[in-house]
Amino acid sequence: MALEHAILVSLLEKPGSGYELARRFDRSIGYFWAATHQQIYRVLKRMEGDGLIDAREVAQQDRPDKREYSVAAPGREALSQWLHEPIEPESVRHELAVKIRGAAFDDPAALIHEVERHRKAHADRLAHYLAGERRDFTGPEAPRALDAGRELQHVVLRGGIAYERMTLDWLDDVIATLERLAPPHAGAAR
Amino acid sequence: MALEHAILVSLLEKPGSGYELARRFDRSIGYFWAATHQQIYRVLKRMEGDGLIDAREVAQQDRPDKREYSVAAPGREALSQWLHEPIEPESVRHELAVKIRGAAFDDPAALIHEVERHRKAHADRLAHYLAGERRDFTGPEAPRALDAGRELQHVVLRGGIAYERMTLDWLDDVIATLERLAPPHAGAAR
DNA sequence: CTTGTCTATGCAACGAGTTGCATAGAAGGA
DNA sequence: TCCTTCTATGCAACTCGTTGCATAGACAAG
Repeated sequence: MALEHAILVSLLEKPGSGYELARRFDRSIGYFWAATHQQIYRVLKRMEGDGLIDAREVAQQDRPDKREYSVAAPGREALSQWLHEPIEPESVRHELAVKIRGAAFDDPAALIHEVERHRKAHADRLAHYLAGERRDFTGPEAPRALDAGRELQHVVLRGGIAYERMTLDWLDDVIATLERLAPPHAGAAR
Repeated sequence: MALEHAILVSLLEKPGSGYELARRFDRSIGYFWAATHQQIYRVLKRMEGDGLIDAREVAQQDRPDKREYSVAAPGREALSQWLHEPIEPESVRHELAVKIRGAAFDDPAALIHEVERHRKAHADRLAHYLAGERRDFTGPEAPRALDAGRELQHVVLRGGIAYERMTLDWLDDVIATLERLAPPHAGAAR
């Protein structure tokens, strides 16, 4: 039930509606825990029923009303408890890796375009992270004082940056390997 | 349905029973696509029903009989088709990152032990990968000839190694950040 | 002699996650 | 005027994945 905890963290950082949470999950916290609006609305309902969060109807002009959620005391308690529980180190799920191994039983060259497409997606994400870092953490208005929330957001973002850089290097290695196995000018390897 | 495809790849590399596949998913291919025996048995049933794989009862002495599966022609076809379809670049799911951001609303120092535990798990996995690489890809009996299956398994393993190295570096950064936020000797940051 | 581990397979129930669809008002462009 | 986009919420159906439990023979340790 990590989505529940991700929502608690996000609502502690700033209260918001289901829709707003879905937007945040498309950026920021969602880089490390993706979720669709369906999931979010469903879980918000359950969490409100369990008393973890409070809802407040907010009338708006020029747009539909919204339900703004904020963390209640039991929600803070639940998060704190979760933080003190150990979790299992993640097992990665890398569909592309399965494809690469599968390419041995098909045409390796046919995968090159697909890998290049992934490379581009990761390059874009890296550029996006770096822009966010410049904007939020190294700008002139970046406070010098030790702010736990900021520091922790920054270290998580550094993790995202390191991940994308590593992935780009690896995908270059993959492309080089695929090209070696299926040289464009010579015949295929026996 | 990537599990289906991971199973096809694994069975093409070597036919085997559900139990044997579950073992392989605990190592090798499972490093990039984890699965429990329950999932595997269920999907094998479905795939046999769909004609993607063939089953063969194998009597054994001193242990229970097993059903050995191998890939049928339609299975090869299905894999090939999947390889030619584009897939979405993965979105990572990193529960630890959620915890780290959550630590801003709790005691950051309390997370240090948890992060160190994860660091150790990743260090172990890296050592395991490196041992596998030495054994299978750089030993004296490693063939020099260009073998697509070997090369592709190796490049995927290199990806795993790069991932673990990156993760170790990042976790060191996380630990340093947490310690900075909660120095063991001085008072807590305001 | 009992307990635990390994091979081998499976059911049942539940929870998590995805996909398609629906509603509804306002704004902006073709 | 119509079409699309944005905000905002939700239902229904489905697939995927996890957890607990069960069976069953062989073997090893205590």
